[in-house]
Amino acid sequence: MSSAEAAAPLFAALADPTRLALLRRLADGEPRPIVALAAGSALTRQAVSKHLAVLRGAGLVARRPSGREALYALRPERLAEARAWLDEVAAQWDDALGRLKAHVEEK
Amino acid sequence: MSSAEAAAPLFAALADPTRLALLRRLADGEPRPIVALAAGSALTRQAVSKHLAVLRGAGLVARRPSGREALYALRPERLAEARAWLDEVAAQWDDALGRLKAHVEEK
DNA sequence: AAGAAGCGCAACTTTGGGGTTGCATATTGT
DNA sequence: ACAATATGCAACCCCAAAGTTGCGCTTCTT
Repeated sequence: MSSAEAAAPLFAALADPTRLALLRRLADGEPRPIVALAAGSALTRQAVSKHLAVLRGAGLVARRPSGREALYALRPERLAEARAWLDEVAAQWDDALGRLKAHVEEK
Repeated sequence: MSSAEAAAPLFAALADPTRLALLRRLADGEPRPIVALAAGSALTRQAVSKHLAVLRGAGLVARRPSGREALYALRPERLAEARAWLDEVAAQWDDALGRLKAHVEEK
């Protein structure tokens, strides 16, 4: 659960501005084909396709073929996992602060 | 805020298991010198040093020289920024779901 | 039936990340 | 004063990630 080995690939998928922009656009709930997503970007359709493949590999996006096009949609569950990791570290930090404070007052 | 351009470097710093492990160990609030942090890892001291430099570049860690050693400490503020980006996308997603539901019931 | 639209796959180039080794420097301890 | 400790800096590999181009296949459209 939220081990470093499990969380790192997730953050790696988020480590690109193009991919973050794609997730942002998909956050409105509407599945979109690649051409529609590539329209906003300055990149090639192929480049966008590759980025979507990366996001799909990380489980952040789902792909549903529909006729001749492929619709991509956001999968927010994985976003929650990334948040969980950050929360864990933050919680450990807060605990440490709490213990320190208690220890100081105890003296 | 939380533009893709601003958040991506932050996630990039989190995209490595070694670095995540370092953050985990520093989350107990105790600043540590490099040797202490390299002790747990299978890597060279240099490799750990480079990772700490990356974390420092992303603002996730603070460096305080103390005599001949350099103490590294966690800076949880930046963790919160990463969380904020994820929260934004999640919130937009929830809003979209809410609107969809409202629209359906309205019919 | 034929052209256009939308994708995927594969090959190729370039750039940057992760890691190591080697050396130079400053501090600590005896 | 000297040896050991703790770093930083720089040069150097290796490989994967990002992007492009080219080709071929399937599915609409007229």
